[in-house]
Parts: sequence; structure tokens; C-alpha cells
Amino acid sequence: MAQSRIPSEAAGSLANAFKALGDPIRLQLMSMIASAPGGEICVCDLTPAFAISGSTISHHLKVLKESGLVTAERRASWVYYRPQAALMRRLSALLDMPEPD
Amino acid sequence: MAQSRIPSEAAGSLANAFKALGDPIRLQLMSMIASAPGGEICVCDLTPAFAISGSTISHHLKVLKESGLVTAERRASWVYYRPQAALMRRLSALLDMPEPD
DNA sequence: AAACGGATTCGACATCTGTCGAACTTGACG
DNA sequence: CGTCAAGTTCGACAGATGTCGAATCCGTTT
Repeated sequence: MAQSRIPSEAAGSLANAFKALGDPIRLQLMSMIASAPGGEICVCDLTPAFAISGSTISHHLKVLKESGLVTAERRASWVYYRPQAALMRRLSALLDMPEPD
Repeated sequence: MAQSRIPSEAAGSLANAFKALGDPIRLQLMSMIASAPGGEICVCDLTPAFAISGSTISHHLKVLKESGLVTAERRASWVYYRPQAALMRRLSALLDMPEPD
């Protein structure tokens, strides 16, 4: 963001990723997924960390998935979520401003 | 985000900043403000870059201001916006994931 | 003081969003 | 096969959001 102006064609999908992070629950979900040891975390470990229903957690995970910030994989009865580091780094680079002298 | 889990008290205000970036118009406005030569830009230079009304641009600038991402200063007839680099860097650091080996 | 121009605020409206409980899907296991 | 447990999807609903034009505010200029 510091040097480069965002082209308007890219603004939509980038804004979509930021929008996905723009909810306190989703931001914490993303934080837990991104810091998961082994690079993945089970929904069954995410759900009990919040005071909202499982269906709402599932909805938020879907938003994160559709924004490209995470991927999901089912193994046996459980579903595991992983961060998509490349997109996260892209967003990070966008916000990286030069230090004040 | 890589190493640290976001405390739930901080999640609200951080999510608010991400939410402010979660609209294509606002993301492009932020991009223009952050890359402005001289560290500031006049609303009169922002408005003509978009195909929406001036009142809507003003609304989006208000959202960015209330999220803490920009500040505004009036000089004579014009209002100038500046990026708040500290918050931008904070968000950037949050999304910075380690490179894959 | 009156008129003008840049910018914000207001009121209205259609659409989107977060939440819930109920219903459904999918795999495991007796 | 029948049941159970983990997740997702569905339908509904209150509240938030993006947009516009009209009204207003605040300096400048005549």
C-alpha cells in the first residue's frame, strides 16, 4: 500500500479477504488457525472457544474459506482447517508502510 | 497472526480496522491516501477517481477515519487525509506468516 | 453581506450480514 | 442396519451497510 496503488480490478478480491477478517469472531478463528501447531486445527477445537452456536462458527469458517484465507479437509469424522499463507503474506505486504525516519 | 493468538479484547478494534478495508472503494481510497506524495491527499483529488457520489466518498472516508486508519485536517476550503502508518504496520505484522521452507 | 464551491450530514431505501434452531449429511461403531 | 457424533446447510429475522439526492456547514471571494 505504501508504494503501489491497488488496481481497481484487484480491489474486489483483496477487499473480500479484508472483509472476511472484519469480524471479531472470524479474526480470532483465523488467528487460531494460523497459529495452529502442525499447520492445521480441527473444528472441534475451534467451536468450544466461542460462546456462539456451532452453526454460526460453521458459517464464519465458510466465509474465510470462500475468501481464500483458509482451506478445509475432512478426515474421518473431523474437518481440519489450514491457513493459506500466500494470501496472508500478500495482504500483509499491502499494509506494510515504511518506518518513520 | 503467525505466532501470536489475538486476545479477545483486542479482536474488536482490530477487526474494525480490517472491516474498514473490506470494501473495494475504501481499499482504493486507503491505497491512494497511503501512497500520496507528501503524505497527504485532498478529498478533491479522491472524489473524481470514482464513479460514485461525493456524499458516498465522504461516508467511506468517515469509516476509515473512525477505524483509526486515517486522519483528516481542514485547510482553507479543502480537507486533507493522511494515513496512520502505525496502525497499518500493526495490521501488517498480524498477517505476516513465515515463508515456507 | 451575499454568493459560491468544497465537503459533510441527513433521511430514505434496498441489500447484505450475523445469529439461531431445525433439518440434513457423512462417517464410525456397536 | 440403526444410532450416534461432528459439521454443514436451510429458513427466518433483526440489525448493519452502501448508495443517493437534498440540506447543511464552513471558508473564500466578490
